[in-house]
Amino acid sequence: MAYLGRAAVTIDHVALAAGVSRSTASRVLSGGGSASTSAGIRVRSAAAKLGYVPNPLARALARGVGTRVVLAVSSVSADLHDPYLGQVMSGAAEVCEPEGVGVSLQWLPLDAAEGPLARLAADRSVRGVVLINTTENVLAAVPNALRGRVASIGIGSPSIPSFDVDNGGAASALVSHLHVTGRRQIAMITGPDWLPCSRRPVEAYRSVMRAAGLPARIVRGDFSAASGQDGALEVLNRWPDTDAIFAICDATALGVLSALRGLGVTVPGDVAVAGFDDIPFAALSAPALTTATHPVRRIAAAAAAAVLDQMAASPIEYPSRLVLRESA
Amino acid sequence: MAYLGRAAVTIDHVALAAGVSRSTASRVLSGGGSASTSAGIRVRSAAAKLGYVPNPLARALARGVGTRVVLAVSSVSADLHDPYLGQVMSGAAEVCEPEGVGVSLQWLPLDAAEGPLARLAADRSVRGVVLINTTENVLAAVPNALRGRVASIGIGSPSIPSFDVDNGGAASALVSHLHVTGRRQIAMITGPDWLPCSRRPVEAYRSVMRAAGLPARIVRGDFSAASGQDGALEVLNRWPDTDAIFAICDATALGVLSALRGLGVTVPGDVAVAGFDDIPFAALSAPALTTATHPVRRIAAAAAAAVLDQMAASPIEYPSRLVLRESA
DNA sequence: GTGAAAGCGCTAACAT
DNA sequence: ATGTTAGCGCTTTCAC
Repeated sequence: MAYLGRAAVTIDHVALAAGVSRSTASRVLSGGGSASTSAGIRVRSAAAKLGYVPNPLARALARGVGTRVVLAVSSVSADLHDPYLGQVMSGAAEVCEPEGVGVSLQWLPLDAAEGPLARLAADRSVRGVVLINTTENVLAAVPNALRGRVASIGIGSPSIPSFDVDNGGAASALVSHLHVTGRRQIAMITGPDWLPCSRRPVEAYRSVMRAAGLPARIVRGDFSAASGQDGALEVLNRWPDTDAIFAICDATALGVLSALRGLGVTVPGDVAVAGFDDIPFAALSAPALTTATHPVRRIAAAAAAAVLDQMAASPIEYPSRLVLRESA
Repeated sequence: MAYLGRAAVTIDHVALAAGVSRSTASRVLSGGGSASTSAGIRVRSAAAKLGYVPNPLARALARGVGTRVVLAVSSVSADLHDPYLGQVMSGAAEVCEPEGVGVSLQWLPLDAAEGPLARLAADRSVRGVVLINTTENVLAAVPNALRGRVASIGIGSPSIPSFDVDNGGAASALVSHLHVTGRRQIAMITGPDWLPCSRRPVEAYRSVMRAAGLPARIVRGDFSAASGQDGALEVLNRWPDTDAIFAICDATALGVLSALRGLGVTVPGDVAVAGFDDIPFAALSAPALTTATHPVRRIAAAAAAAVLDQMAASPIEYPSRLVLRESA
């Protein structure tokens, strides 16, 4: 059942060739304990000559750690959202690769996350968990057995480090831009209200509008393009004088663009539109979408690294940059 | 160093509780060997009562197999192409999850794939490899040690099972559609010519054109939207009477749309445009893009399953379906 | 600093 | 059908 090919060279072969015991070879090769310089050299060169590749499985089993990082996704409108997920996965995979750690995907029902989380905690092949766009409830449901090896993309907690873009700042900048360029009746299409990460942009929008003495006009969406299409219709229906729409993400904004086009509303002439994320297609829409960057890959990589390194909890926010194009 | 929480329940605990030997418990729990019905029942109920979760690491180490499936990507224009990669990753991850197997990403330099492939073969944590959009060279460079646990998305070989969409058929259908709807000067923007998976659509295009007695007009691209923009310009420059452009993928087609818009060329009035993949944003462009489906997730899932199950080599093609929208 | 020995949790001959 | 015995390849006390 074992793989074909020449028998794998194990640490014992290296130890033998270097004329030391297996323990010493292990100490040298796995970083840790004390070893004399000469032993170090002999072991390392023997390893190199033999082409020794440590077996991450054996190592993990001996150390009592897992070999995969699980990305736990709270169920959201998957379709358009999964370009995002792809970024997250590849960012995490990149960081895990050098350690021989793989990445897995796990859906978490928001109402009943305990079960799946408990199962992950019990699964000894799980090195750690990255929570993606999660909720306070889910955060609270994280079992103790997972402590120290959980990170969150989005909101965090005193014991769970969080990694997120500064989406409050980004939203402020975007809405301010709309205001500064003369827009006054600015509506926003948000995400689902149970999703914490969609709350901060809303607060930012509200606060900018309040400061400007303007009314807030909010329509609920779900990050999908479809919700952008529906949302745009609803906005124009409820507030016909709207002259700008700020969407929670680019996918939604592209939906808005599409709906406005269908209505014969010109952008940015009649209505300005702004999104958030700067996805590749934002540059290709007609008109090209004004938005703000969202370094998803970097964020995911950091979160995965935190899990691998058992990082202590301290929230990290990544800056977002305005990208001015044609739509606003 | 081991994880916190109540000590893991191992197969020994189950065996003890069931009053059988560890081997019998193993036989029952891991599917294989013969066991009496009564023993089976006792073991299973003991396992259930104790909440036994097998440790995939220990299992893999004992069986001599790995715990992660590596997705080996030949370097391509990553940017726009990685929505595709995301689909592949999540499709593969889904299939691997139940076995406690993770997914990893690995870039393969096309000219020197031997090194990375050899390293993967030597890494005992690697369960198998899925080659993504690979070349004959890379296929030939697959080490024997990987035989039986490699699958390919794209071209295959007598010993490597392949999984792909019927992109020849899809291209035929698309080009035929253009022809049937009255287009005569049909150009195509292709992928890089070293990429086998971009060759079959080109052949299909050529053959339809030949059958119709029309000239082939081909411009090289690279799957990116940028190459669609450049390509459209080049096409119109070289053959001003072009009345249709078929792009190798939707990203490129969206680039074409964007360039034509800049030129003031109407779509589909002056020029019809068709893509391939049916990505989510294809429905949102102006005009909405005519294209054909590409079941990337299903293909990836099948390829990953083939690796897990050590499937024999036999090429599988997935059907594509025409999606008629506004652009053609 | 180094070696001997005991596992990590499981599977797989090999007997019985 | 079941138990016994070895490992899989590595880390890690524990003595020396």
